[in-house]
Amino acid sequence: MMRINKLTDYGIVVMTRIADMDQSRVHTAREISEDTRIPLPTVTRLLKTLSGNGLLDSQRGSQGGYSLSRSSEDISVADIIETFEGPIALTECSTNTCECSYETKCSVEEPWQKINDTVKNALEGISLNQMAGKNQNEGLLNLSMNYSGGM
Amino acid sequence: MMRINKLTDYGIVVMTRIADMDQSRVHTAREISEDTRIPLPTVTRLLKTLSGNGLLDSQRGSQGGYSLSRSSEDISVADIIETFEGPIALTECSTNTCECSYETKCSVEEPWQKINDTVKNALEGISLNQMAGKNQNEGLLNLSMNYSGGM
DNA sequence: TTAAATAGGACTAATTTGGTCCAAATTGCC
DNA sequence: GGCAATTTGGACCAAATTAGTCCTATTTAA
Repeated sequence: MMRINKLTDYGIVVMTRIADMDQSRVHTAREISEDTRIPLPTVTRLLKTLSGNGLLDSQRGSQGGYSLSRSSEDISVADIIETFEGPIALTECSTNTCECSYETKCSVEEPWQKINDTVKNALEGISLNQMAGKNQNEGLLNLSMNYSGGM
Repeated sequence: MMRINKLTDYGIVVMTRIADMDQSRVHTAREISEDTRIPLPTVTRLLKTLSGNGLLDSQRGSQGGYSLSRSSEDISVADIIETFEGPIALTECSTNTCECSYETKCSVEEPWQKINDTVKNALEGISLNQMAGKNQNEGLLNLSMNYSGGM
């Protein structure tokens, strides 16, 4: 049903949780697992992916753990989704390697690009900060897509 | 990668193709298969689904076939997607049956609703007419999401 | 040196998706 | 009335994707 993957969903939950935590120290996989009730092995993998893609900073060794790599205002839902699923593209057509040679010129290609940009804009417009409890739902109301076809 | 399903994609291609055809007569599965180069059994199934959900009218028997149930301006991309994938919902949270009891109150639920509405609006804003060759890309530029959080 | 962490990757099970096929019902035409 | 061309409905299997777990290596503080 045009869902994002479960792991991506979990990833957003985990990031949201970290954003809600004490920013002055790092947090271990175990701690986050207990908080979110997502099984430890899965949380471990999520954190590795998030850290590997630069959304989290990691500190190895004893007393190590994870922390946000930048302010929660500067991390968007799109960032997290792309970390787990790659570039946001609803169809093959939206990527640069459109294989649809049904006709001489695929007429749906260009509209799809627009649709995709719109969705992408929407997801880029939501920050982790807005997802987290802190300023819950503030700033979300003037989400204002402002899509003026300029790309 | 947060893709719509292949069958949904095909469904849009098929609908677009029909919108480009002579509206004064019906078109058979075979005809559409040959035009789009999508295998006949698959086209057959797509057409059944589209017809079952009211996007196409069907006429059985000899000389039968399919035709748009309403004007291509009145059919949106969202209509087609929902036909194949059900209600547009990026996460479980977006539906009414949110099972996430990670915390006393799931903080990501409300933001997800907003995100989802935005995506949905985007897809509802694109008509089949815009996808088809006719008025190709006209009207698409002022897509203007106009999401003012009013729901 | 040891314990507590992350890093990297392999592996399997579960689920979803794509694609095909068959038999039944309907309709126009000869 | 019978035949041929269609849609309808549903079952079925193969392929691909996803979810989840586990093992071993590396790093670091105490």
